[in-house]
Amino acid sequence: MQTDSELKRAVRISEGEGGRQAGGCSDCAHVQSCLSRSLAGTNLMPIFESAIDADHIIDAGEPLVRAGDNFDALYVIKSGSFKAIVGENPANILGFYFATHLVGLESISKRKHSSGLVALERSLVCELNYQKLLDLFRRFPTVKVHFIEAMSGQLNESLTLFSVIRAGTVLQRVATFVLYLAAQHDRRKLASVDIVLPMGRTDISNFLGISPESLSRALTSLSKKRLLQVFNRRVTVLNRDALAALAGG
Amino acid sequence: MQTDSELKRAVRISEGEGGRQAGGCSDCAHVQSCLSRSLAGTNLMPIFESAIDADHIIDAGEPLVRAGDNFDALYVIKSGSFKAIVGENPANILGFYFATHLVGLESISKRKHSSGLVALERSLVCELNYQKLLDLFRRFPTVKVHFIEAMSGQLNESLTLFSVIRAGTVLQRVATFVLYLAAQHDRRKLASVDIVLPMGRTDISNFLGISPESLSRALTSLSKKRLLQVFNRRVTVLNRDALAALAGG
DNA sequence: CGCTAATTTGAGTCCGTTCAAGGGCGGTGG
DNA sequence: CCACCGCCCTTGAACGGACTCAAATTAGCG
Repeated sequence: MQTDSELKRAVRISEGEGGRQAGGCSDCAHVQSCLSRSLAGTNLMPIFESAIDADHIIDAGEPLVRAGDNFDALYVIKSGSFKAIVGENPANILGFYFATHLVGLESISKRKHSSGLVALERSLVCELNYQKLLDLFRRFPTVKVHFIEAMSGQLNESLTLFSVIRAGTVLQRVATFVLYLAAQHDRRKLASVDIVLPMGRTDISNFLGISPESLSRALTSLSKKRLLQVFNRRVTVLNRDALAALAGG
Repeated sequence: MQTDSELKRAVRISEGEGGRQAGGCSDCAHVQSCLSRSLAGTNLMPIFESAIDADHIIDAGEPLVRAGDNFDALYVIKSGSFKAIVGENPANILGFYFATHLVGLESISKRKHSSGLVALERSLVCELNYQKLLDLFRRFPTVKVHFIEAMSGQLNESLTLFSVIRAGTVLQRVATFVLYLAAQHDRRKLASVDIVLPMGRTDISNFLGISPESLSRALTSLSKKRLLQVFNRRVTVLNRDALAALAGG
């Protein structure tokens, strides 16, 4: 899911910073989709930046947060991707998060992280202290609105995925997942036909609640039906409408 | 799920009002768990009440909102219960909501209701205009914090249910559902041993992504194992720990 | 280039669904 | 008050899809 340009940017930004640095919103590739988007280009941006504690570089396989950690910050993914795991066994995957996503929202109410977040690839995140963020909401109502809409969007997305994955057949679940990834690409204004999966088959099958064998068979089945093309972790969508029809029915 | 006292209160409040009336927070049984809880008893309460447009009485089987409706208000369930359905076929149930729940959160970002809400029994809800609510957030930061925590809690709850229901066996799903209902009773400080289901078997099985026959068999199976007792829509939890062990493993 | 882990493929079994029929409860009308 | 009727829930039997177990192939990496 990580594009070359995003990766290049992440590496450039992180050069010689040793995994921790001050965040620079004006430089960020995602100002236009971030909570701060209504402040972009104005002289108010430095105030927003005061809520950002630091940027963090997380290597593939490393945790951003562990289940049970105290909650005190949210994170915006600047580049890369993460998987959310419940408990300590890596077998229960709750979801995946990509660039521009705001993560940690489900942990606000309990003041503890209910799930862990593990980087699927070398990733760059921007840390938003929750208390500072609440202060910002008072100063900038539009930021607060963006935040609420981000939460609402995630809730809606969870429920949408849930409705299919809960009851659908293996083929429906896999089709839904591919469409979900394509939608993520759309949201980032990237080509949504060619998708490079940042996660392994096991992660996907765990997320979908099916066995890795079933996932493998489903992918070859969809290939034979010319709905998509699979080469290792590269997925090419050949017939998006047919996939949608399959997922929806 | 509706207790006698809640029902009595709802009826008393709604007497002779023809299904629509001004909301009175000071009178409400749920002030202590509502968004307004930090304002309770103060002279600021009337300002909060200004965000409340009206109370609505919804008869069993009637919709509170339909999928596709424009979003402009959230609702607090004062008494009764609702099911959320996706699309127009009643076969896809996203979730259930009970007294004290705040509903409609997933529809904020799209300005349209992505799912319909149908009353499972005669219910009373309190309408919160979203724009007025946003104004209130500016005046009362604590109300805003409560709101954010409510959203976070729902997101967390969705993900928790999702993790089990997606991949678990029929027995695990049913055990999880019973525990979920018990937890709802706990949250409302009610006895969590005796549960009266406001919804039919079909609704439950749709929500859990299993067939009604499987649900029926699972319930008799759990009865035989002495984990619970079922009589029509009345469920008595006999061994909560064993249910939790079954759901978790 | 060899190792290890991940993915794919195959065969058999099991769980849950589907199809079909039998009860039980509540509502309605006589 | 009781009988009837319709709907929902339960129970049973057979089918089918997904899982499990096992092995081969491949990819990733030092």
